[in-house]
Amino acid sequence: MAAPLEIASSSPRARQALEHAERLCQERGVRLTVLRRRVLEIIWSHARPLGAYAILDVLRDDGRAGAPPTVYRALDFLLEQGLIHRLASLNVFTGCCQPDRRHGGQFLICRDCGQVDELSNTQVECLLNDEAAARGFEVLTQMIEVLGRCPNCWQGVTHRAG
Amino acid sequence: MAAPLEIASSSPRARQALEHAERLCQERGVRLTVLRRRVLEIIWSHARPLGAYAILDVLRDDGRAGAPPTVYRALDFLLEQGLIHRLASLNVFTGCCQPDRRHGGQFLICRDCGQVDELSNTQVECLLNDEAAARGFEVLTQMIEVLGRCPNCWQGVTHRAG
DNA sequence: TTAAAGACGCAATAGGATAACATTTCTCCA
DNA sequence: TGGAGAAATGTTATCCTATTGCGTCTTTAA
Repeated sequence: MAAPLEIASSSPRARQALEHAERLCQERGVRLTVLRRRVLEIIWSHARPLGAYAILDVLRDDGRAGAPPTVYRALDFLLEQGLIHRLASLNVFTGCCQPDRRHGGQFLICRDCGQVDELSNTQVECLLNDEAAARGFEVLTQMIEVLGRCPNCWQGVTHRAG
Repeated sequence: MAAPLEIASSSPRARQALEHAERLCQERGVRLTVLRRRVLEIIWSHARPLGAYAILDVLRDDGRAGAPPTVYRALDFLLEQGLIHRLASLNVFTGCCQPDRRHGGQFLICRDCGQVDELSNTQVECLLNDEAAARGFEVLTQMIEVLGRCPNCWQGVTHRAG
């Protein structure tokens, strides 16, 4: 399979996300270490969400020693800080667009090209909270993953996931 | 960890689900073989969703030879027929309460005891479909998993997942 | 300066899922 | 009825994902 498309890490959205993360971590008094920052950068620098082992490969290309725990610990930190989301249906990780606001993710995931679009529909969130409340269920996180085909792909422009 | 609580396979809900499945498969002209039926029975006979390897263990207890593909193929069939759902966040499988109606699942999952409650909120379904449509995204399946604590567990009655 | 906490390196292993090919069972039609 | 093709299952090996446990290094704060 082809290597995932790498976007320049200095792309506006990646740079902006990293600056935002720096700021948030400082405010919160937690440490965005070199490793953690690099993992976040790798995630933001790719067009599609990456799996842990794909991230590990990039780290190794960097010349850094690495075993799975290296990546998973960094990912755990980023997840805790709400800087990334995990897409359970694909076992991949993607940057969070609103790390300020604590929220489970709502995603449109293209089955064909792997591209992901993050939603933030508060109405859906509220409806689910209401349903849960009605059953006496205490909500911790919501995970919404809508699998389908993005406009590019169902219009016949095929560029299959790498 | 303790073995998952096995409910008698002749419990009303299990028996009913199996009968329903028989009927549906007959209508659809697909074969609910002995193995497939048994896997479905195992799933319905347990209080909590099971992983593929837990199901495999039960099959082996039955005396049946078994390797992972045995289970996964049966699970694939049951998923295709909408007789079970897969909870991606936990890598487990649970019986579907409405196998007639094609639908992605909406679940309340208790973090502590593992119990699962299936919702079927069409308003949520529609809102997500609308969001997708507005972006030109073709929806195939929706997956909604709300993680939290069930009434029993947050009220202090602790019976941790096995 | 130094103890404690936090972060990382590293090896081993657990857990979940699939690939590839052989064998058996079922279905249906000549 | 018997035999070919399709469907389902058995079997082995392997891949991908994730965690445990322990040792070392770095940072932080008293």
